[in-house]
Amino acid sequence: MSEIPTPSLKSPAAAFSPLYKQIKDLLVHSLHEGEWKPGESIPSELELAARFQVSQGTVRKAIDELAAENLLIRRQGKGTFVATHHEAQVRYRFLRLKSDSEGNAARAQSVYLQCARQRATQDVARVLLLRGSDSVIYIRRIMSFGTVPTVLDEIWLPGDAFKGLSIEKLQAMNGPLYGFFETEFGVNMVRADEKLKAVACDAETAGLLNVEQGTPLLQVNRVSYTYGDRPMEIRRGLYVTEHYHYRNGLN
Amino acid sequence: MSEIPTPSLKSPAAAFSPLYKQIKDLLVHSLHEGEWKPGESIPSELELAARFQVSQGTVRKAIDELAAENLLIRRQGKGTFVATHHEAQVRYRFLRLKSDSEGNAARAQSVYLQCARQRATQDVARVLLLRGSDSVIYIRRIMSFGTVPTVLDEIWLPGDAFKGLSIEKLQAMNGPLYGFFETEFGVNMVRADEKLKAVACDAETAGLLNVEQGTPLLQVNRVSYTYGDRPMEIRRGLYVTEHYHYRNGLN
DNA sequence: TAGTGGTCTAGACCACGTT
DNA sequence: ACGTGGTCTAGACCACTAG
Repeated sequence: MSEIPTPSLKSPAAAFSPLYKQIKDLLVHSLHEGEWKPGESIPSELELAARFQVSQGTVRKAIDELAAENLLIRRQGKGTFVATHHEAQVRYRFLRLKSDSEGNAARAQSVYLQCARQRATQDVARVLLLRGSDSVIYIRRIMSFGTVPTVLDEIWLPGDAFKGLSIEKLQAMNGPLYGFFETEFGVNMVRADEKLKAVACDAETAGLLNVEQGTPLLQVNRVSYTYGDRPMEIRRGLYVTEHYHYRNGLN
Repeated sequence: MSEIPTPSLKSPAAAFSPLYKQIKDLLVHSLHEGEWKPGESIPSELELAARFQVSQGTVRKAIDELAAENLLIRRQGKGTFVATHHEAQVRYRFLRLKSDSEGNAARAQSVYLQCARQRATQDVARVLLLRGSDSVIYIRRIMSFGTVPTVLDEIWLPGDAFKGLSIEKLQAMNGPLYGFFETEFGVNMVRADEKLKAVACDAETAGLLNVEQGTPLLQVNRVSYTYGDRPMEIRRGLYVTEHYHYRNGLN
């Protein structure tokens, strides 16, 4: 078998890449191209095995890893599906804020304050891999649980990938922002890195979140990535953690 | 094959447990019993396959999952080893605090303030699965990076499992606390859950961490577990996040 | 050279969901 | 009944480490 040869570059200490990794890369490429959209099913393991001229087991191992990374979701008896931010189970996948008491019964509700097109600052451009001349979209919003304002988010998006995004569309939308990005712009966030700090609430934020100036807030700086580790969003959140906490599992 | 029969209970909707899961449970049991100690190698896949009367592939799948959960570490050509908190790569595995600037060059140094035996409070007893009459060990310490005090930890341990722990031993020890727990008490922490909040520094803590009272601190409430999800530690940390942050990867 | 984990295959059968 | 993913097997060969 193995139509796909091990790496063509025969450099000394040639990088060895197992077949299933190559299959994995091909699958990620197809995902990024949009061959299968979020929520849809991908071809069956046997079909993919035939397409790539490998055994079912090899395809299986590739899919296993992609499922472990939450790019795909396996459903026994039904098929394998492209992960989406729309489904109930995984909505707000990246939001780790939980109520101290109950299991987060109160539904999140967002109010959008601002949506503007700007030149990328140096910091933003560097992280999003843009040039200084490129434009970014800047968004500001408040998330409330029940009626209590809890999170102030500032968001930066690369202008090219999110053409036509306006505050009207944001206000009309409901449900998770990442789901909206999927269906409206074909951008599926797959992974994110966060850096957390405790900071004091400044005067403007105090007004927006309805807390005293100086109140300790949890500052969450996030960079989100699509397929292939392409950075597509910067987000800075300020969380009021009086009745909520950020949960995290370590292993 | 399959000496180990599928579940003996034939209740309606009988719980189906695949062979490799059963093997996995047997391996975890052996780990908990201390058949193989942290840092040691476990038997080869073929040996285990012979022992359990299954194929190598089934053992492999069990080990794969345990490696993914960081209970075991695979090393090609050498063997499979019991994970330990001692090795350089994984030391301070559960400490997510990083320097804002460099890659955490400064070495962590701990000063132990207190180590006392107490009756378990109701909250502590509930989480550690103790009775109210059981004793717990309470520890307080300060961690510094370079010379800057950065973390104030309060720790509660079940008294039974940590008999003989004293402040002298803590002060004599260096390196990570979890490594010390391994070698001195045979308790290997494997997983932890954390809840984070931003809080204001109180007067006493201000003195200890050398910051102004009211400074925002990152409060990290952790519960750590050994093999088999047995809770073995409660830890409340207060982090000064002026020059450090808590990093987290989401997927 | 021998032993370990890592990859790949081919085929059988099971569990689940749909038709 | 059929098609999907899930489990299990047996065997071949590869890559890495060590003596």
